[in-house]
Amino acid sequence: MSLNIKDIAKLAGVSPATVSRVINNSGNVNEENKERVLKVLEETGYKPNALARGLIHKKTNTLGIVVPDISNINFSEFVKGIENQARSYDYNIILTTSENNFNKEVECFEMFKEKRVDGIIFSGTRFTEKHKSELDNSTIPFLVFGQNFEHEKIISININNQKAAYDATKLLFSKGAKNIAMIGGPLWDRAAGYDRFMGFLSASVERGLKPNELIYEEGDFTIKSGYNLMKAILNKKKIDAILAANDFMALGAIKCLADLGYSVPNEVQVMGFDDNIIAEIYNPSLTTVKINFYEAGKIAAKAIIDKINKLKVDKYIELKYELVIRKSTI
Amino acid sequence: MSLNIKDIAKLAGVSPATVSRVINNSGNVNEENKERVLKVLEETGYKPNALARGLIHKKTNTLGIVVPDISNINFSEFVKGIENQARSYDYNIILTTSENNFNKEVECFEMFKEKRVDGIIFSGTRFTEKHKSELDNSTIPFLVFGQNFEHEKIISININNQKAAYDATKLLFSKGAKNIAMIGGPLWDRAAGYDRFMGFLSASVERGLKPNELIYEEGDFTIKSGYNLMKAILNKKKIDAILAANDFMALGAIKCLADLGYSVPNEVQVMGFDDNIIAEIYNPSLTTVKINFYEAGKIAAKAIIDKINKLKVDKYIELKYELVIRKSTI
DNA sequence: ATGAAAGCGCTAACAG
DNA sequence: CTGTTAGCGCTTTCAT
Repeated sequence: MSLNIKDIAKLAGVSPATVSRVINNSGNVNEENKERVLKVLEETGYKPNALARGLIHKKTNTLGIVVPDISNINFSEFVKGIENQARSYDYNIILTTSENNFNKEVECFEMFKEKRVDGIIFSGTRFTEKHKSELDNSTIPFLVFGQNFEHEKIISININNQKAAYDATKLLFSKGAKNIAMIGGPLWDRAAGYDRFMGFLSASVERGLKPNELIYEEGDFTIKSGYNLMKAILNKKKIDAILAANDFMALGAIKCLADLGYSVPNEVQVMGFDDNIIAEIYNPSLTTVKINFYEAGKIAAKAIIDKINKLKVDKYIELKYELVIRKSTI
Repeated sequence: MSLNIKDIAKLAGVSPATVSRVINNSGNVNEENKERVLKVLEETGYKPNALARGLIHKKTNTLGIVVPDISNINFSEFVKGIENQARSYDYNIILTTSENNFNKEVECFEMFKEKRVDGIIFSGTRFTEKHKSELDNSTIPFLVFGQNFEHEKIISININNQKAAYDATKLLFSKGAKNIAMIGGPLWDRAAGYDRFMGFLSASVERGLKPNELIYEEGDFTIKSGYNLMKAILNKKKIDAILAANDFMALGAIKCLADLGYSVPNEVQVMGFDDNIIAEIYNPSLTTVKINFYEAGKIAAKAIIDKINKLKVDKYIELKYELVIRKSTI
């Protein structure tokens, strides 16, 4: 079917080794032979078989990526950043999605092992025994985005969620809020759930509130859960501000407030997390903690490629975040 | 470093061939030997090298994907569909993004050739001579989403854009619109630009309008262009409805109308295309032509895999669409 | 039922 | 400067 290096060698009247030398610019080749080979290469449109090359070099120039859901804008921005950066280093990515299913995640790691990817970038919420043993038995560089899992082999990249939530809460207080409720993520999610809650808690306590007075509802990061929890809170307490653990829940909360006739931000201020593209164009636009997922992807790809190339890479890379103030707060 | 089949063979006290037989369930293996091999496999966590296998079988179980922008929700849904379907057939995907840059697209095709992907799914707007020659010289099954390029080797999958735009325009007329303007895409985009415009034109003409009376502005599918073109139209003509060639431009138009004090839908009705996640949650929610990108991805993956397996696959697969009526129309 | 050996397409070491 | 050879890790005849 498709030509191999022997065919090219025959056509050019040289040995396969010479063709290889021309293709890889390795070793010296007589100018005349070089021309001939180049010509045949051009005419035939020959492309060297990356599998054979990979076999020899034990290198595939491929990164394995696992994200929970590529249709979530945060992750698609993240993957976009990875892909762009990777390409600039001549790497490609095998993309998989896990829906946060632990078994699927582990299956992906095994597939990556078979396909001999050079590095893995993982975004997930849990680090089970299976994950651990997978990592223990692997020599493939491994990077985790968005969590701070404990494992010697893991490079982590993340924002300081606790500090970010603390800053966000303080912002709401500074804008006159007295009764802030939080619509958070599941607490077993140590980063976007637990840490963001802890930031909210510490800012509230600093303000003089008792931990058991805090109004907190645990959601699942969906618009719907934001909507429903907002409703639940309004039925119970009088509040004047909401901190949501992500933008989707914040948007759900705003929608609920609008449906029930509350004015945002005059009666209730709302703040989100992430700075989803929708945050800016929604009506009212959403005040939020901006995380640059695209940039995070670029940094992640750079870090894992550096690691692959045996360069020194920090075990923990802290990402910047930024409070973006829009119309959903005063 | 990592173990190979010889190591496993040694550990189990059999030959590599026997290990291979156990792994692939090919040929007969004595029950006792099988057990021993299985045990070693288990203990070592051995994973066969997919490169070596691919070399022999001339098959990688990998699909190459090119989309313009993975952070665009339409494409991320599409890719999600591909990935899910592909995985169920034991295929993985190499994802690349092109930003609609022709050179990048062609580079991706060449890379796919080197990495010996089994099939390619391409989403782009132009089919240049380079694209053509790339395809002419390739034996890799090739599928195009969202365009109807002319080439014997291409499997196309798309909605009937002209008919969809025709239906959308008629819907606006049926809701009492008298002066509909269209904010379209670039006409050189034969599908989302040209065909959608033609549908608008034919419905308008059918209604008794002269083609040269039509109000049409050419945008680039961004929120910003929707906003700016809306403003331009309002400065020139009195209109009571807008058909946009995608949801982003429709959202930009609504935003502009709101900024200028027009009521949507009472003074101006707005209709989009695609049914972006934002269409539903925007305020007002957007009437639009729904395209199921996730489903499209599943269908595309199934089609290309069928083609890889030499099954009969239609050269053109027409996708369904659906008018979704929300609050931006009466 | 099992092992030896050849070979997938390429590169690298070694002669010449 | 160039060709021959061995071998990356696996599968698959072909003998036994």
